[in-house]
Amino acid sequence: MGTVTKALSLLNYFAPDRPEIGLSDLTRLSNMNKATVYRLMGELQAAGFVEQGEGDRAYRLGPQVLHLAALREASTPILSVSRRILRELSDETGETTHVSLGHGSWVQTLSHAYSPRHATKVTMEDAQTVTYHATSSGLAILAYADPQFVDSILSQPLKSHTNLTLVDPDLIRSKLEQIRQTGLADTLGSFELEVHSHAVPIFGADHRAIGALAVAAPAARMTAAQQDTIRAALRRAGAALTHRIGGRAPADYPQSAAS
Amino acid sequence: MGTVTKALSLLNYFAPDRPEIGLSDLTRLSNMNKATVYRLMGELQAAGFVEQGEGDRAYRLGPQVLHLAALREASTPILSVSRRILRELSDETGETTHVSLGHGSWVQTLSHAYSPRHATKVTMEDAQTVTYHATSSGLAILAYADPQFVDSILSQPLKSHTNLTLVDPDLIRSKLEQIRQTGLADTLGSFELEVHSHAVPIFGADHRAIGALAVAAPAARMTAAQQDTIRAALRRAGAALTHRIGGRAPADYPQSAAS
DNA sequence: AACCGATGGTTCAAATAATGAACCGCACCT
DNA sequence: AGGTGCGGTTCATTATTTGAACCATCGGTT
Repeated sequence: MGTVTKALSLLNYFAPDRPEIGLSDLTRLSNMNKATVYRLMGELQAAGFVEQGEGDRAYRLGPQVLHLAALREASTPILSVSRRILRELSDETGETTHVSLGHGSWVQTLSHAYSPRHATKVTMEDAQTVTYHATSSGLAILAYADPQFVDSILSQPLKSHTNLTLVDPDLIRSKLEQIRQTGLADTLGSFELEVHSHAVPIFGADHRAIGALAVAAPAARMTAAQQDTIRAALRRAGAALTHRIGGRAPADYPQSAAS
Repeated sequence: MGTVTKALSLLNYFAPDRPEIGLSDLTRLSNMNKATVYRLMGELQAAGFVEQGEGDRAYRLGPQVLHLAALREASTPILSVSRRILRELSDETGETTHVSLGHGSWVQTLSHAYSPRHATKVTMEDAQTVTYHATSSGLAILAYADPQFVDSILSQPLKSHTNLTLVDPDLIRSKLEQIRQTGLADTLGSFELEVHSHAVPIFGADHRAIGALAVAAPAARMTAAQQDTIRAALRRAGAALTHRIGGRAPADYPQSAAS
């Protein structure tokens, strides 16, 4: 493990529920030597990736990450494009929507939108890190990922988030096959109970799935008619997002519902 | 210079007009050994900070920067808050507006908004890296920065972007003093000719200026009345932004126009 | 006021990782 | 065919990273 990788891995301990981390905490979390963490964080700080609070000297993510994100958005806009698409999709379906990107062995949610239509809704936080196997977004990505990548994900221990989570690799593989039939993934309560989630993959310029667009609704509201609405809207929105970011679906991707 | 710093410095060669860089180009730009660049970029790629294009294998910024930005936004929202404020400020003034953050010896623009009111307007790109001494945003930040930081900026060679750019440190220091009188900076043609730019500093929780909010207008349109409008709107918007991000202006910051 | 257990920060010999000149195969030009 | 530039690789040399132990300081407890 190179020094750079080690330093950058420290950034992964930041999370929505842990936005600030002190030196000692970070040392424990990372199982590194305190002096090492101190020096690495010093370098990350000098580069603007983290900054230190005045009072407790805890580290938090720095302004450089905003700059780099703005820079990436300037050449390959995903966030700005998806914001509008999420908004429309939420309005159309009346439910909570979100986009995620696959990154290593995790799926990271980037942005979300709510609908004001219903008082009860699925609530979300941006920048959540979730699993592939338990989420509709993750499964949608896996269904169109390299077989060897799927192998690497499914060969790790799979966490059972709820008692409905699929954790048997064979069952998951057959689920992926089903998803490829329709081009659309859905999970019922496999990440959070009472949540019925639908997702379509988002493709990059190289025809590979880079992320997913999803609609999450309370299971109680999910009638057959509502599912049809969501599926149709999601297909359209997914195609639009893939297109707007300069991506292209693979040739075998179903254009509409498989019969 | 540590290995981590070296690796992270490679990211600084990405710019709006250079979103993709090949290995050889990056080697030349950075004056490092090709093998070193190759290995460092490999580590950055494994961490998701950069990704490689399929065809020419050129590097571009990766999805991890979006994740980290979303993460920072979740705890300290600046982008999302400033977007609304920029929108309103553009509508109110009829001109182009933008926010920037000071970072090291440079000022980086994060986001901007246009007004549809006039056919001619100042155009901008996000994620531009500009100088402190030639921009109203940079001067607004400097006016409320640590004296020793000001020294470090003004002791470097100062580029003359136009023949109106202030490059004499003493002149700049007296300009900073003027800015502190009113709490508002303005430059006329010092970064780009024919552009009249106004800016107010944005403060963090520690009372230090972390960035600036600015209005840029064609000089031809800048009447005294229009300046009054802009100054008043900018003051209000700056105070709102500082407040919304949990920041606080220093005690001596002028609340309204100095008499 | 002495103690305790934290915290952030520092040291320096030993261990390890980074470095760079040269090289390879390849594609695209003349 | 020969030249040029590209991404990628090798390996002995070199310089950096590492980590156990240490220090100063803070806040709570006895």
